[in-house]
Amino acid sequence: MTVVSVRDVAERAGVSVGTVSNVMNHPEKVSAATVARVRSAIDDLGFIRNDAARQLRDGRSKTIGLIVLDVRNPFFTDIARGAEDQAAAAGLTVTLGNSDENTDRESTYLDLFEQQRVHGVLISPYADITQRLLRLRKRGIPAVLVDRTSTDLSVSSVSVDDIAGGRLAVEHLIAQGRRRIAYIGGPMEIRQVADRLEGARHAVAVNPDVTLDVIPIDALSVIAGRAAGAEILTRPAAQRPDAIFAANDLVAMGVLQALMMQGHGMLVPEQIALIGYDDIDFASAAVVPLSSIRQPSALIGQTAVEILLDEAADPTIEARQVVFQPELVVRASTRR
Amino acid sequence: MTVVSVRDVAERAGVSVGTVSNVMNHPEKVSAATVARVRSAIDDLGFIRNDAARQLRDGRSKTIGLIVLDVRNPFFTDIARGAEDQAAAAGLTVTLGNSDENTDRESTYLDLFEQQRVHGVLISPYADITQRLLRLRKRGIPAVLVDRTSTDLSVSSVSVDDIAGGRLAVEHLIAQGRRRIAYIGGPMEIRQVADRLEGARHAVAVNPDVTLDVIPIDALSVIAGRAAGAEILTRPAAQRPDAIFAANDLVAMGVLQALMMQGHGMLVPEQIALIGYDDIDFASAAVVPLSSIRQPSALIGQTAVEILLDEAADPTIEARQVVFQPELVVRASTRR
DNA sequence: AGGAGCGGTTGAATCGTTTTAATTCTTGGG
DNA sequence: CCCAAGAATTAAAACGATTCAACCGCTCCT
Repeated sequence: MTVVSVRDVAERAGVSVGTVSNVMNHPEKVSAATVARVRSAIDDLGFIRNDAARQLRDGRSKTIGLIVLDVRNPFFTDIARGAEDQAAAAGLTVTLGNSDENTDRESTYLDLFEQQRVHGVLISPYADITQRLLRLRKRGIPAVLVDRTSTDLSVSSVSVDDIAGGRLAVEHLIAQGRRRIAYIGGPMEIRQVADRLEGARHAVAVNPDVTLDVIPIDALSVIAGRAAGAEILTRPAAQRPDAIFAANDLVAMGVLQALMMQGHGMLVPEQIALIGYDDIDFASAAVVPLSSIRQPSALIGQTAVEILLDEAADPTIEARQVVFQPELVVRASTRR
Repeated sequence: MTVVSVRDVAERAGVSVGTVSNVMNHPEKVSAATVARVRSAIDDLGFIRNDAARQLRDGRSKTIGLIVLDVRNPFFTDIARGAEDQAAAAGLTVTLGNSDENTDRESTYLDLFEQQRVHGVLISPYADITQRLLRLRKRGIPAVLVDRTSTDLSVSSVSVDDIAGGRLAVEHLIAQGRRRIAYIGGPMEIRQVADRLEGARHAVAVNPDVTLDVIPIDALSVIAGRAAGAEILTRPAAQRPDAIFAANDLVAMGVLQALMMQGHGMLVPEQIALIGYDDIDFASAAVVPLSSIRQPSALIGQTAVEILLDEAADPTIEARQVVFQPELVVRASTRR
C-alpha cells in the first residue's frame, strides 16, 4: 500500500515541494529543464495529487452538487448531462443527488454538499428551502434553482414556464374536440405539478363547456400512473374522461399501460386522448406514441451551471431568473 | 461570508478543539454536560464540519465512485440506486460517472476518483483496465467490476451470465419457430455485447436449419438501433430476418421504432419477432411490449457495494466473483 | 496518608497541498 | 569586475479536523 506525495516527487526530482506544486499549477514560473525533470518524476512514481489537501487549502472543492427529484426520470438525467458538459468545460465535475421527492433526503444532500464545501449547488427543490440556500450563500456556496422559479428574487433560477405548458397541453386537447378532461398529477406541493394544473385551469376557464377533473397521485412515477389509469377503468363509461393530461411522461406511460392492458382494444386515442409532459426519449416509442410538452432539458442544465459559475466568481452579482418556453409535440396519442 | 471552524465552536463552548472533535466522533468519551454545551454551540453557530480536512487526516473519503457505460440506460441507473442504498446504510455516498463507452472519459473518471481518494471504485468497464485497478488497490482503493467478470481472478466482480442470457433469448426465438435470426449489437469490445452473441451462437449451433446474421452497430443506443432497423427495411423481403435479438432494450426500442414507423403495418411480431435485453421499465410500455432478458439490476449494485466494503475493511480478503442468472420475460414482441 | 486508577480534558502533531516572502542564482550594463 | 534586476527556487506558514500522549483532579483502597 504505497502512498506517493509531493514530498516524494520533490525528493526524486531533487527540488523543493514548492517547485513541484508550481510545475503542476504554474509551469510558466519554472525553468523548462526543471519542469521536465519534475514531470518525469511524477510519471515514474505514478503520483496523483490528493484532492482533499488541495481543497482544504483553497476552501472549496471542484465539484458542483446537483439534487434532482428523481434520477429515474430521463428528464432529470438529461438536465444532469447538460450540467455535466458545461461543468467539464470549466474543469469541474458534478455529483448527482437524488431526493426522491423526500424532504429528509433532500436535506441530507444539502448537508453533505455543505460539508464538502462544493463549488455550488443546483437543486430542483421539493420543500421550500430558500432560507437554507441563503445561508449557503452566506458561506460562499452559490445555489441555483433548477426547473423552478424562486419565490425570493435574490436566488437565481432556471426554469420552464409550466403554466404556459399546462395551458398548451389542454388547449390542444380542447382543439381536438375533447370536453371532459382529467389531470393526473401529484403531490401538489411540487410546484411543477401545481403550475401545470393552473395552466390547465386557464385553458379550461375560457371554454365553458369543458370540465376539468383532478386525479391526485402521490408520486410522479410509472407505478402511480398505472394505478390512476386502473382507477379510471373501473368507472362506468359515461363517467370516464375523454382526455387525460398527465403531469409528466412517466405518469402518462403508466396510465397508457393501464388503459391498454385490459384488452379493451384501442382505447387511446379513440376513446381517451392522452398527453404527457417532458417529452422524454421513450415517449415516442410508447405503445401509442405519446404527445407531450417538450422542455429544453440539456439547455436548462447548461444554463444553470453558467449562472452558478458566474455567481461563484463574483458573489455580489445580481440574481437572474431565466425562463424557457415549452413546446407542444403532437403524436398519435391525441390525434383523432 | 462566514466561516465556522471547530476552533470557533471550542471557544464558544469554553473547551478545547480536541473535545469538540470528540463530541462529534466519540461522544461516549465526553461528560454529558460538556456534550450538551458543545452541541448547543454547534447549533448556535451553524457549524458544519469541513470534509476536506477530515479526509486529509484519515486518508480516504466517504464516497464510492461508480463508473457506468451509459447513464441514460435505466439498467445502469437501477444499479446506481441499488449501490446508493447499500452505501447509505454504511454512511457513504456514491458519485456517478458516465464513461459513455469512451476510453478517455473512463480514464478521466478513474483519475478523478483516485485524486479524491475515494473509499472504493465500482466500474462497468469499457477498456481493459485490470492493471489500473490493481494499481488502485495497491494504493488502498479497492475496486469491484460491475456487470462484467474479470479476466484476472484477483479483482472481484458482480455480473450476470450474459452467455446464458444470449442463449435464453435465441432459444426462445427458435422455439417460436423463427429460423433467420439477426443479432444487432456493438461495439464488440464491450464484453456484454460479445457474450450475448456467443450465447446466441450456442443456441443456433444445435439447430442446423437456423442462421445467425450479425449486424454490428457502434453504440448501444436508441439512435443506433433505429439506424439498424432502417437498414433492415431496405432489404428485399426475402433477405430480411424473421427474428431480431438486440443487444439491449435501448437498441431494441430503436429497432422497433424504425420497423413501425414506415407504415408497413404490424411488422412486429408477425413478420419479425424482436427481443431485447435488460428488461428496463420502459420495455413493457413500448409500441409493442418488448420481450427481454431480465437482470437483477438493483441487486447487482447492492452486492457490489457489499463486496467493496468488505475489501475496504480488510484489503487482504480474497476476491470474489458473483454471477447472477438472467431470466426470460416474454411479451407481445415475440408472440405469434 | 499515599498512591493507584479512572474519567475527563487538553495541546500539539499530523495529514498533503498551495502560496508567500525570502533567498539564491544569472545575466547584462556600466 | 561589480552591481542591479530579473529569474528561479526554497522554506515555512496555512488550511481545519482528528488523534494520541500527557495531564488534571477525584475517589477508593490499603
